[in-house]
Amino acid sequence: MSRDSTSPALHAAETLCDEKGERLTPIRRRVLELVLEADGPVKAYDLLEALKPGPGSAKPPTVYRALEFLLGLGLVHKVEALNAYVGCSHSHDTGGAELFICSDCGSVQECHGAPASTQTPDGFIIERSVVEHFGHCGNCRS
Amino acid sequence: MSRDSTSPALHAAETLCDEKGERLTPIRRRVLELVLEADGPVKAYDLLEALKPGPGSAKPPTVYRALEFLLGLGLVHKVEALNAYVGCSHSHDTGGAELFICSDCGSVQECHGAPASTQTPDGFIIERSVVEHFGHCGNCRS
DNA sequence: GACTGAGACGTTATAATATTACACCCGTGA
DNA sequence: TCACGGGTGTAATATTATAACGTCTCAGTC
Repeated sequence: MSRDSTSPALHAAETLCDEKGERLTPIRRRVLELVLEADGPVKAYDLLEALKPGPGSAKPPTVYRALEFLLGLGLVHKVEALNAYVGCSHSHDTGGAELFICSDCGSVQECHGAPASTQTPDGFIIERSVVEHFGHCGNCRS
Repeated sequence: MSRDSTSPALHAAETLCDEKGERLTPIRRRVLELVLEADGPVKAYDLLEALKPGPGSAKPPTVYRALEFLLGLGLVHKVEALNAYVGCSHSHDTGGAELFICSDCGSVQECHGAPASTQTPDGFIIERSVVEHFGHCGNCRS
């Protein structure tokens, strides 16, 4: 229930899955909801807790499988330095985003257009980049 | 890489510690050696194994404490996306380096001069950046 | 309807990574 | 001497993640 209040991001996810022929199953959808609802990076085991209102169900593989799926579609990002996950509102390609994480309030802002590295080593071909900035956001500094 | 008994990096580390009034104890020195000798990122528990020729000694806190010390001095970097550690030959400030990790051979190259991010969110002040690029190095592509 | 193959999920166990808490030792300086 | 602090030893545990294998369901097919 409360499906009427589908967030735009959730709706975009459904559209994306349709396009790619992927299945946004209830579990995957629920995990995405939880990540999107959070106001900051979420830990896998917090998702796990949130996922088990009933008994028995929701073991680690459940949430990791859902996260893997969502990461693959670029619907969530992993914050490597925190071992945590954030929802992605842009639904861009999975390439990787540039994340700005406020150490005070925990909020995460996402920028796109990967910064061309000043100098790439001779012949190095980049496939995936992890770019995470930690600091203090404008709100927390004012 | 180098297996010299007195690598330049090790000597530089001693100098740095002298300057900063820090103590490069045998354990810390041994951990640094191990990280520098490795030809790629090293896992904490691999260090732990390498550290225990004798019985009893070398429990997790031992290696994590040494790593924390070395990270603090910028003598090693943590590869967040791998939960692994690499030696730093530059002995620059702890600010953070830009790492290029070859997925084929595991080698890590380090560049400096942090790439100005294309767009920093309004008012965001960056304190620490994690920049890790994964791909294929020139050697592995030729 | 029954068979089959693929994908998603359930379940158990365990691996891998990291930290907490407290005790001990040892050198320095009051 | 004594207290103190830094570094280390040790046990226990917390946190994060994966392996291995079984089951269920659904679509396509016979």
